[in-house]
Amino acid sequence: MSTNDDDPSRPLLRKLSRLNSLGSADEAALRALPFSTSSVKAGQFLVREGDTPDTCSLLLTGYACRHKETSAGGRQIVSFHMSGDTVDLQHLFIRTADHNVETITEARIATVPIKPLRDLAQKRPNIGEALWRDTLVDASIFREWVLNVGRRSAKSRIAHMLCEFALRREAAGLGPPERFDFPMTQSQIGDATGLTSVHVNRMLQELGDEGVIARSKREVEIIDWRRMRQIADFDQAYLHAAA
Amino acid sequence: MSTNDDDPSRPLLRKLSRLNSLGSADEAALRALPFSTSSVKAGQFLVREGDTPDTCSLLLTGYACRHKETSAGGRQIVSFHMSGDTVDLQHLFIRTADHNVETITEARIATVPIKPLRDLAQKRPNIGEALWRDTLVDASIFREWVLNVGRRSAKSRIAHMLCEFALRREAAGLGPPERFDFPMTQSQIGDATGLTSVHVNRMLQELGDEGVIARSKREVEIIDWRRMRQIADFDQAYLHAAA
DNA sequence: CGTAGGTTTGACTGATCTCAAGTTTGGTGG
DNA sequence: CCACCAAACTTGAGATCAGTCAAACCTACG
Repeated sequence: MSTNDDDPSRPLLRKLSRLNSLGSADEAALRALPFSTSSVKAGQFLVREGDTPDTCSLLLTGYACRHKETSAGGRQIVSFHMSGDTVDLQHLFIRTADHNVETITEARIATVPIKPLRDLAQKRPNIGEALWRDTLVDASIFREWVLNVGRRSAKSRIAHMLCEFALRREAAGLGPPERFDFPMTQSQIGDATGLTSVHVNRMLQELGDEGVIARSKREVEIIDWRRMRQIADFDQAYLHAAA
Repeated sequence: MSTNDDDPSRPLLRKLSRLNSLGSADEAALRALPFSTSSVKAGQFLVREGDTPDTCSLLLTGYACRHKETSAGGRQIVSFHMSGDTVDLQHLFIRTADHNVETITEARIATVPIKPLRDLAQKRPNIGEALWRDTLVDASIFREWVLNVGRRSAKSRIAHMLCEFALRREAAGLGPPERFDFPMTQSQIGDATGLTSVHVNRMLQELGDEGVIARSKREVEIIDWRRMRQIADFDQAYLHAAA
């Protein structure tokens, strides 16, 4: 299935190497995992709440998010994902999905059955540690999001989200943080920040009017990083150098 | 240090057994960990943001919370903890603390150096799996909190928090969920739900007026679980039977 | 070109915050 | 046992940030 230029192990190695130092035997073992790659369109669910997946997915290209809903239909995005991210690693040890995973853009993903991945994590402690640490960094990001949504103003929340996205993109090797393609709709930004799309629109305009960012179509430029960080109340420590 | 009736391994075994099935060798290994127990007053910090702890703490009795702050001083509690909870297990693999851990009541805690705990997690896969799963359930709770704070009404948020607290208390063996000692101040409830203490007060009164809960001093009774769940939009699936 | 999804704008509403003043509670020392 | 104090809780009035509803405008794409 996998062609040369979409070797699933490349982005995975890139990511895990940032989380723990791996030996060449570790790398070989990762490359030997039985990945199968596939393309998915934007808006496809990779996992649905209540599923009991027996594979884990790795995002090769494109963007995805995880989200859950209130019974009243309120939708909350709890994280964004990009190249190299293991989008549902928790299913290694948790049977039932407690949230959805959905692509935001079209994407290529690699899936691995849980069993060999689990075995690998056990047999090769360096890999196990990297994977565990990956889930811990995830958790740290969730904590920051609780703070973001709970205690920051609308403008600050949106700015914070943009800062995180920019830095994680850079760390994933997708380009500089000053200017980038921004795949989300304003309604998705709202779902991530606990706001309505209408208010997101107004806040983005204010950030533009203040000369902090510039937008064109689906592109964002961060013009003034200093003020951006300040408005966002952004301190990247919570990313634990995973970005 | 440890006397018989505050053997640190008891609540830990209780907790980990719910997360994975452990053999007697696993249990023995856990009991052999070099715990040291101590008492701490209410309001003490066990970990501060920026610390690089070399021990992990286990809560034996009492209550604690984890919280972080915006630079404007807004405080957000990101989780509550009780007997049996490993309050900072992420430091097994993450060097720098990204949030504070603080006692809410006086408490007894057991601490273990990271090194032997890490070794144990590796040498005894059942234990490693239980610990990893513990951090994954933590992460699931954070996700639910993002949803709670991001998309539910004030009353619903508070009700949700009470439901979670009641069930986790029960699972920890601290008594029935219908009526319990509630250790938090209204200001702490506000910090956990992203509200002000004034508004928390008004919402608690409404819940009381509607006959859903009753309060006396530091005690809460949940009179009508059905309506409570409904108001809270509460579905315990996200606790993954760890409660 | 027609259509659907996304963005923008305006007018109005309302949930929650702010500020400020009481009141109650629980603990402490005399 | 009482007097006092600080912390927690309660109440009210007014302000505000963000939501709602509704319409118009863009833009990508079949």
